[in-house]
Formats: sequence, C-alpha cells, structure tokens
Amino acid sequence: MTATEFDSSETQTPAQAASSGKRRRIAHLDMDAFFASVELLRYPQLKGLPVVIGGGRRKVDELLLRGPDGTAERERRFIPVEDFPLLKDYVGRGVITTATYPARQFGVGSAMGMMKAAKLCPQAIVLPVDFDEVRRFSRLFKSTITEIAPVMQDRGVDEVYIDFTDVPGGQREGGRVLARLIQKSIFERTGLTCSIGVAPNRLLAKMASEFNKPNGISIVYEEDLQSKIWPLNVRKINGIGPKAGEKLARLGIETIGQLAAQDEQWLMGHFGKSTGAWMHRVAWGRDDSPVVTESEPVSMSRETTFDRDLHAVRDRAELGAIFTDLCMRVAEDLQRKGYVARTIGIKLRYDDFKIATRDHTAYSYTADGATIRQLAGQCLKRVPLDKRLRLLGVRASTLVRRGEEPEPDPQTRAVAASSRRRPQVGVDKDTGQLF
DNA sequence: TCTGGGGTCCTGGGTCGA
DNA sequence: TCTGTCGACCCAGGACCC
Repeated sequence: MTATEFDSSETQTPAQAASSGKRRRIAHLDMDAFFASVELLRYPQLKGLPVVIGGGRRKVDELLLRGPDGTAERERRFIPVEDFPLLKDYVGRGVITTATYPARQFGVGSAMGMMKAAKLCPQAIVLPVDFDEVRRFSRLFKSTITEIAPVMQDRGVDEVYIDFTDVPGGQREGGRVLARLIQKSIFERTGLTCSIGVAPNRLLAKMASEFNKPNGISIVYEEDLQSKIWPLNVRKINGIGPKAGEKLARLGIETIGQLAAQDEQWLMGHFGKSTGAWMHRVAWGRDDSPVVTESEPVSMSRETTFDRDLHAVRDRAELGAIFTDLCMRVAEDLQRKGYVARTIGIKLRYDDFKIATRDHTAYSYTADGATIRQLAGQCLKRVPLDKRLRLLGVRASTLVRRGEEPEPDPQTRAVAASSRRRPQVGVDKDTGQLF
C-alpha cells in the first residue's frame, strides 16, 4: 500500500496494527519556536537578538513599514534594528506569546506579563503576533506533511499527530526514516525546523517529541516505558496541569513512575473515578485514541480584554458597543465557516479576575448577528454587574452545519422551556444591584 | 504593574418526563 | 396518588491546551 492509496479517516487500533503484522507507529510533530521563527524569516536582521512576540496592541508593522520619511513602504529585511520598538517602551496590557532564545536567557518566557518581562529584559525588541502570517505557514507545513503521510490530526497551529503505521517508510528504524523525510521536506518548503517524536501511541509520541529539541527526532518503543518515561515529572503528561500536578506533589508523587506505582483505586479515591483511572492508564503508557483527521468545531467565541477596566453603568455606551461588536464577529465567524448555533453564551472577567459565564439555549439555530446580540443580552441580565469588568466574551455552541439543522423534538422543547422557567438572578441596570 | 485569546473536555448540580 | 430512579439535557465553573 502506498501513501496515496491509503485512505482512511482514522488510524488502526493497536489490535488491527498487530494483526497486520505492523507495529503501530504514531508521530507527534512540534514546530520549533513557531511564532518567533515565522517573524525572524521576515526580519532576519533580528537573528541572535532578544525578541519577544506578543501584546499585539501596538501596530508595530504600521510604524515600521512607514519609514522615517513618512509614507514609504519599507522592505522588512532592510529596516534598521534601531527602528524596532523596545519592550521598555511597551504600553498596555498583554502577555508574551513566545520569546527567542536570547530573550529567554533573561528569564523571559511564554505567558509572562509584558510589564514583568520589561523589567527582566527592557532592551528586548517587541513584535506583535501576525496571525495571518502564522496561519499561512501553518497551512504550508501541514500540507507538506499530508502529501507524504495523509493521516494527520491537527493539534493547533504549530503541532500535529501523524499515523506512520501504514505509510511507506513508517516502520523503518521505528519511524525515524519517515520522520527525517518530513523534517527535510518542511524545511525545504518553509525554512522552518521541527521536532518529531515517534511512539506506539499519541500519548508517548507527544512526550517523545520534547526529548530532542530543536530540530530533533526521538523514537520510543513500548519497552522504553520504564527507562525513558517513568523518570519524567508527571507534569510532562498531556492533561496534567498546574492543579493536578500540585495535588500529586502534595501526595508525594513527582514522577510518572511514582504515579504508575499507585493503586488505581487509590488514585480514583483522590481524583475521582474517571480522572483516577485515566491517570493510572497514562502512567503505564496506555493510549488507544486514534489519529482523527476530521473533527467538527464544538464552539466559536470572541473575547476581548479592555485597555482599562470598565463599569457596567458608567461605561455603558462603550461596553455596549464592544458587546455588539463581539456578537457580530461571532456571527461572521459562523457564517464564514458555514455553521449555525443554538446556544449563545457570555463570559465576563471582573477586575478581581473572577470569571462568570452564562448560557442560553434557544429553540432554533442562528448565525445572525442581531439574534446573537439579543440572546447574549439576555445572558447579560443574569450576571452581577456591580464590579468593574476587564474582559467580555461571546460564545456560540451547539453547532451544526448550516442547512443541517435538526427539527427540535418535543423533549428538547420541554427541557428548553423548563430551563427558562428557572429563577434567574438579574441586575438593576442603573444601580448594578442584584435582584 | 502580574495574568491574552481561542478552544476542548470534564464535573457536578439541577430539572423534566418516562 | 405518591415516591424513587434513570436518562437526557441544560447550565456554571474549572482545568487544561496551544
């Protein structure tokens, strides 16, 4: 079977792979410092300098391309380094999306506030995220992959899973030969490097891709579990974040090996039936999940953090305009992608960083901006508005493709009606008081 | 002067009809 | 008629990911 003949929307299960006499080989590919690398392709003069990407509130491009004499469009690669904005001059809210290695040496890293980063490395050059350019490169490297290995699952803008099992060369050297070919093809097409891990399943492949960064390849087999996986910290497991990691540490569990040594029932007792069983499974390197090539979106949302905290009453006009704009943008997203939604929700972040969300499920589906605005407005009446707001978001969920809306059945109508009958908390528009 | 934006998934509480 | 159970669905919040 050749790569082009292979046409399946899902990967083989481990059992199928075994019966075909092949070892299941799944790759995880992660682009190296993707956002920063894309920018450095456009501004090669910044190579080797501390650069942070993020913020995005300043129109850096506009400033840079205008040129010192006024309106002339400048070629990016010839813009002098001293013309770039510095982190110390950055004004406004925002976090760092990524930083180049020279910037990381100062302790600057992803998800760090711009203000804190400015203290650590004021001389760093700051560039905004150019999502259009990032998406362009994302499409480019993904199409390069699917030309070689068609069973690929999107995992965000800069990473994918690939099923190597039935691809020519996918079994050679445990997948190393195919991984090398993909790395080379991506570099030739984009000028960017990536790191690849190949393992028996997605879980281990994801961990493996971090072993040898940047521009590396790591091969992991079932029998490597104890030597290569168990010494790692539990936080290396995709799905164990800060909270679960902290709780495990409190229970004296730091490594994946220590997690694997725990009794499943004991883990279920501490983390609940589902999570406990899952933790036990992943600690033993078990993961049957297929590489899924197609998936439908579950929700679409738009949100924005304000330059300054806004008050529901005193900044009513400004908030109203932002709210309407968010609804219209959600509607545009739905229309552009060909979906309609039945559930409309809002998200608020108060000045104390507490979050409130409200949803409303309607009888019928919509992608109309005015309807979304009206439904979201109903949600807004059910949240306390006595504190200042720093973020507002609008979300559409329960999505179906336009033209494929199911008829609401009597049961659904009854439940929708019952949910509306619930007592609702509201706020007096003028005083901000709950009622 | 901390802490973006766009997502997915899970949990637990609640209601309703069967 | 009353009560308990169960599945489906809704909703809010939290954790996690890139």
